[in-house]
Amino acid sequence: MNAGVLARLATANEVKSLRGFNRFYTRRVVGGLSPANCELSSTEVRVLDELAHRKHPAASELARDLALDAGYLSRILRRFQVQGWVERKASLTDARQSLLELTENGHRACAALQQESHDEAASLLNDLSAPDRARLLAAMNTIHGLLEPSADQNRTIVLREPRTADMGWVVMQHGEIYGNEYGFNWEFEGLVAEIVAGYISNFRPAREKGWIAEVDGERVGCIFVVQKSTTVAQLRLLILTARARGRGLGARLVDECIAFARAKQYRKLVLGTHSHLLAARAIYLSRGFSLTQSKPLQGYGKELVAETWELRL
Amino acid sequence: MNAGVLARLATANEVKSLRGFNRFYTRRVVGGLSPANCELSSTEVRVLDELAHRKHPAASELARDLALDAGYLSRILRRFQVQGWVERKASLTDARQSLLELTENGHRACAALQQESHDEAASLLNDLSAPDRARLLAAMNTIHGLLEPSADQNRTIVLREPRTADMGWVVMQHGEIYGNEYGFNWEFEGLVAEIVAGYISNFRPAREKGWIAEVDGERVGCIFVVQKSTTVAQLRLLILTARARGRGLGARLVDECIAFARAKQYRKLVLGTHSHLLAARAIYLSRGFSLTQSKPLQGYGKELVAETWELRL
DNA sequence: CCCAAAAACTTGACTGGGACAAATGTTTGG
DNA sequence: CCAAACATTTGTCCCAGTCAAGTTTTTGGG
Repeated sequence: MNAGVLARLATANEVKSLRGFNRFYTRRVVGGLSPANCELSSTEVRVLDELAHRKHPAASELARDLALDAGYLSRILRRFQVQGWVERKASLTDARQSLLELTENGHRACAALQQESHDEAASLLNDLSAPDRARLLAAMNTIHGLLEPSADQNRTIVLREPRTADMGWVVMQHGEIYGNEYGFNWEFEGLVAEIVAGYISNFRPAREKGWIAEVDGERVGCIFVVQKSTTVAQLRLLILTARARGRGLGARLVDECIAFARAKQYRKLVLGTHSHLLAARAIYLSRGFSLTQSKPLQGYGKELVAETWELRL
Repeated sequence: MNAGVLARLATANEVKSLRGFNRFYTRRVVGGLSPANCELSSTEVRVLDELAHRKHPAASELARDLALDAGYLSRILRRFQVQGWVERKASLTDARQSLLELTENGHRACAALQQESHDEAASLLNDLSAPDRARLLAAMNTIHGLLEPSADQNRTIVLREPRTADMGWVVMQHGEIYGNEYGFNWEFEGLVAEIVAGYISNFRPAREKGWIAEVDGERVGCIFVVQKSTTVAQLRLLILTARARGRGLGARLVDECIAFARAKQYRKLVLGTHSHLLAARAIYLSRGFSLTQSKPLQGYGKELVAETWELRL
């Protein structure tokens, strides 16, 4: 066991926490939320749900997608049919299969179930205050994003203006990301705090703007434009969390800034960065920025090359 | 429906997110983690677990605590006995019941199961980088804390020195808490950012110190002492998240500061606060601070009374 | 001290979810 | 045109878990 391995593998404590959460969540939420349902087994509910969401599925299709035994499914469908929830029509293309469809009644039954579990979820949420709900959902969102990164791709990223607590988040993320990924020490975080403080105390709404990028309420990135002089705007504090990368969000944020700077009649947009921030560099280049200055800099516990880029608008 | 109700009740979107997470989590983690086990049903595992963790339980005790049917449990225990996992001794005080105990073999079987599910959890975690693991566990922790506040009471709060990203968190929390609870606007957050920036750029390790309070990796509070003059120390940035309140953490943090200030030979510890921060006020009073100044202040979108308190050391 | 009620356990009978395999009719690819 | 694959149904079985009845022992009045 060397230090590298230790850093990479989960510690016993981490595993314990995960298992503890699992136990808790299974008991409290999964257990407490689902089985109140009546009459139907969870599998039957899944089948009903699937029927409601498809056009004219064949039984084989359902069996495959829900990973059910064909015989078992057959019996479930029969029961639904007897109950008047489902109808079958002979398939024109394949005499072996029949096409399934929910009846009016079936849809009603399904909607009632939906409503029920909806209400249960709502009652759980309603025990919390609005900010706590936001924290809860953001946390769930984080977990989902971490454990199933692919699901993230489909979620839409929303841009909005900064509000309370966002500026602190900006500082925190800079500390976290530059600390983890580039080994910057906390002086860098102090610098960001200073920039943020200046931004707030000096804010000129007509000439400056910031954007926070969110996925389902979790912050995943930000960018700011500030006035450097009447004709020159500066782009600052562009950062993306790991979760949001590779989706063109960086470019989208930069484009927002460029559009804003143009709309406000700035002549030039400048920015400072470091030579090793390659992803950012690529964006600036692609947007027509050019490197105007580049000088070595000792700071934040690292040796760097500070760069200045600019774009004529 | 008025605005008050709207603010209080969960929105349809919130409910949808919760249900989406539930579905995901059940499928991915609960479903993916447990059933790999062999031979034993989940109830049998629970029983085995319980047997491993108790001294000499009677069957009735287990049945009650695990909410099992007595007959069902009886059969499970019989199977375990046949398998050589469990032994029964006649109870001396009650001839109806016998006392159960895992054999050497039973303990081995139980440990093997533990190991198995431990490994599964670990393999899930090992797909993530160390910081991502920390985010995952912090998020789980948040969820657990929100949904089961009582469980929090038993968790130990750890104090540690600030590190990367903590100072940003301090800014964010101040923005969030003062914004939500007292309606301060974001200028207040700017002020905090400035204080933080000053703290970092000016930090004197021998004379100043900060503490971050954590519960299982989630930050729940902080406090800082800075040097005001050679003989006067100042206490700053005390804050506690809702989760950590009512457990004496505020007092504990203040005590740390007092002890530190004394150890460093300061003569006086001063602090600034606002008159409506009642909980903090109570702590200062109980620690012997006295109010030395109090003046109305217009700021952060509210009218306040700024107070100065001090303690001779 | 006695007896009825209750507790601790066991056993038998049953249900409902679900797996598996055989049977039947249909389609498809060579 | 035929063998293999497929869609669906049906018979059979298993297992987790429930319920109720039975045995033995304890307990708490009268």
